[in-house]
Amino acid sequence: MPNGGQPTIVSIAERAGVSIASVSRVLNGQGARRDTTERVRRAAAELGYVPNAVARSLKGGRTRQLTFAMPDIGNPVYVAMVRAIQGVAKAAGYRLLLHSTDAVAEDELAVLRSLRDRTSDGLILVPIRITEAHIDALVEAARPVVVIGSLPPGVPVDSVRADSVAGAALAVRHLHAVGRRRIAFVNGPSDTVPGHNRERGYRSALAECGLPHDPELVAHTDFGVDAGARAMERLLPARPDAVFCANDQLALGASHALLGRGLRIPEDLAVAGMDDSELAKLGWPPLTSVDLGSSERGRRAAELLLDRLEGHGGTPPDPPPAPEAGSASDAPGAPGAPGEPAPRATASGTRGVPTRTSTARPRLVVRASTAPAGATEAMRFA
Amino acid sequence: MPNGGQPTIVSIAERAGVSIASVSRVLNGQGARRDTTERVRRAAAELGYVPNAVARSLKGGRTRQLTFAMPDIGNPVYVAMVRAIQGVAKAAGYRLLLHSTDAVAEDELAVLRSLRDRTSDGLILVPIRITEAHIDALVEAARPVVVIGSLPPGVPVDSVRADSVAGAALAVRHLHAVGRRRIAFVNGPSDTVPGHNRERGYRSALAECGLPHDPELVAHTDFGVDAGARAMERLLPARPDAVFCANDQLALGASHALLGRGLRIPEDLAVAGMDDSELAKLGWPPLTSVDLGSSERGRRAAELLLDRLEGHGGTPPDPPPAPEAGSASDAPGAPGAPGEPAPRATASGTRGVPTRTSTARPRLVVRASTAPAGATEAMRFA
DNA sequence: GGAGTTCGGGTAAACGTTTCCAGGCGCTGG
DNA sequence: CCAGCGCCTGGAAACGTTTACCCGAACTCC
Repeated sequence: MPNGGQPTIVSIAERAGVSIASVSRVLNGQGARRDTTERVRRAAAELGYVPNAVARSLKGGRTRQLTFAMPDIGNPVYVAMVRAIQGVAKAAGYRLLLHSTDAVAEDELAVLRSLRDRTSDGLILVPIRITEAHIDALVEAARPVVVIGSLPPGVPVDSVRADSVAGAALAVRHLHAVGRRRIAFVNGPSDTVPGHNRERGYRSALAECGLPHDPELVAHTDFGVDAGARAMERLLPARPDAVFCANDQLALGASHALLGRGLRIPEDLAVAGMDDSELAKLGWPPLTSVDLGSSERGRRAAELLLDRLEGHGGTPPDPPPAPEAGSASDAPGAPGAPGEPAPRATASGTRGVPTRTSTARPRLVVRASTAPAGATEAMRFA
Repeated sequence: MPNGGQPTIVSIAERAGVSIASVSRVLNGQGARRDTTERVRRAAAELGYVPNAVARSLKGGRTRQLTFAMPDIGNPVYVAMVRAIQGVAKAAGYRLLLHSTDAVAEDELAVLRSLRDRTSDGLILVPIRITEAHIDALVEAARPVVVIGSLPPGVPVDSVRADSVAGAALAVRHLHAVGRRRIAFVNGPSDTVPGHNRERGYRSALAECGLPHDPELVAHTDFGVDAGARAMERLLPARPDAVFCANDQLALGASHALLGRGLRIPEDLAVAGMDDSELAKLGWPPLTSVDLGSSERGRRAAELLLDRLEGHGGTPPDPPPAPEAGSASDAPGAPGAPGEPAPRATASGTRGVPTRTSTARPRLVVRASTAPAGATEAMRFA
């Protein structure tokens, strides 16, 4: 025991009277004679042997660790992803390394570069924004990377994205369907891909419903509860009868602002959020929200990554159901011709396997905050 | 480049025309002649060299990784801890490995055992319950461990705990102070240490305020929003005028149940929660809650652990302010004689440094859900 | 000018595994 | 009975570092 007293393969070999090669073979389940196997097993058990994962990694070149890097662990959306990723990783025998980038682009690049230090076998990255530097770093990445978010076309990196254009449209159409006509929109920063796309979805759904686009009904702000409340205050003079918020935190902030002024939800204003995080259920009244599939995206990203790592990466992802016509993809580039289905896997790829892109389909979850006007009228006077 | 094409210390040595020892020395900032230093630096830069962390760990016996294991990443309390721990770890140059035990005791023991695989340098563990097996595993742990939670006295393991007895009492006294007399209590499982202690705090504060203890006003349930709602429903027939819940999720569930029945908060019933998680601010009305210092406990735990790891573990923790008289410690054992201050550091310890125990002091955060009866009456008829 | 000192750098061992290779032994088939 | 073939097994190399040790050269001091 020259080291910290922990038994090594050598201690076992000595105790069992065999060579270290035999110990390794037995412990890894390779063939050996009956009594050899038994002696090694017993010695290992008696000494309480546990293989040194570091040495194993050095030899094998794999650490069985994955890294998940996202902007902010405080956001329930990322918590949902962490949970999903951890589930997949654990089942596959991988550990999960967590990295919070605090939404700093430089930190994201550092994570990408640090893949060279061999600490983890692969990375799931949620970038806040994609710059040229990001693309370069992604292409140069020393290990497989899966991006959660939208990538410009042609970047040879697997990705999983949400169709937030369609998601936003879903919410707006729902508000229209329950009788709202002046639908306000509290968006996050418009210079991010999601911000841009949610606005696109909002406007296209307005048009589709035959509603005019009134700039007075739109506010841009940061993400965050207080930001949502302030934005709502600013929008009130424009007399909206509904508000759609780009995420649940904004929506809760907006709700607080409304309730604080004595307004009723949904009677006076309907409120809808986005992400369908834990918060949506917990708000009062419970929030209608668009589920962009955070868990599913996390799970899918982990699966894609593991697939690359395990090498049998040939199996193409089960193609998600084709999006309904008119719902554009989340990519910044122009979608293909309307009639033609969006390509689900591009040609170029790493290690021979084509790059895969998976899109989670948005789903509307209706709760009390957008109960139909008719129904609430009835309730109110019941 | 016999490996994955990544440069090693050998590639650099060849390119710079020096030995690998010199490369290592230069790169680790040890003395070398001017031109040697320069040649090595340049070669390393040109090749884009990044040291192999695994090899380094094998040699050095340290991975610069910490593990944080908690029951459920979905709980905002643990999210707060993750964030705090990640902050401390990152600043000290450590990576964070996340492990969700799903509140399975066997999984906790597995984590403890897996410390032998040398994957991480230390562990911060939030056990759901402490069994004999836990104590054995803790004592045998191959690496330093810090427990967040209450440990029986005498276990030579650093720990950080919340004074939930005092915290619960704080909430109950507050409800009494704002004029409530029939204070219900929705507790979590009573066979956990926190459940036990919160109940103790509740009862002692009732006694202190001269209120009778009515078993009809107490419900035990699981943690979770729905559980809180159901428990509240069950308690309503006992006609409480306030309810104190053992965490914010339960409190939100209770709020939902009340609001759903058309009751007003705080006019009809005041609601108070515990943990002061994100949820408290986000509820409607915003919840009064007792901050048990989740972030602080996380931070403190990380600091204690790093202190053990970095070896200069001599510095005793700044002794927390003595708890006010009457507030018992969180340990399951009987507290010392009332007059005598609880011991803040026990004698036995690992590696010569005495075991340290740090207790976070609870803090009441008052919000609208418990506005004083008088004030709300005034408001209501204003 | 020689001995002692200092400094810099090279060689090699070590961390704990896995795995390639070759040798030994027993068995089978001719 | 011998050749040949497998199966086991042990020795040794390799993964990429850090570091103990040693050697040579330059310098200092008497």
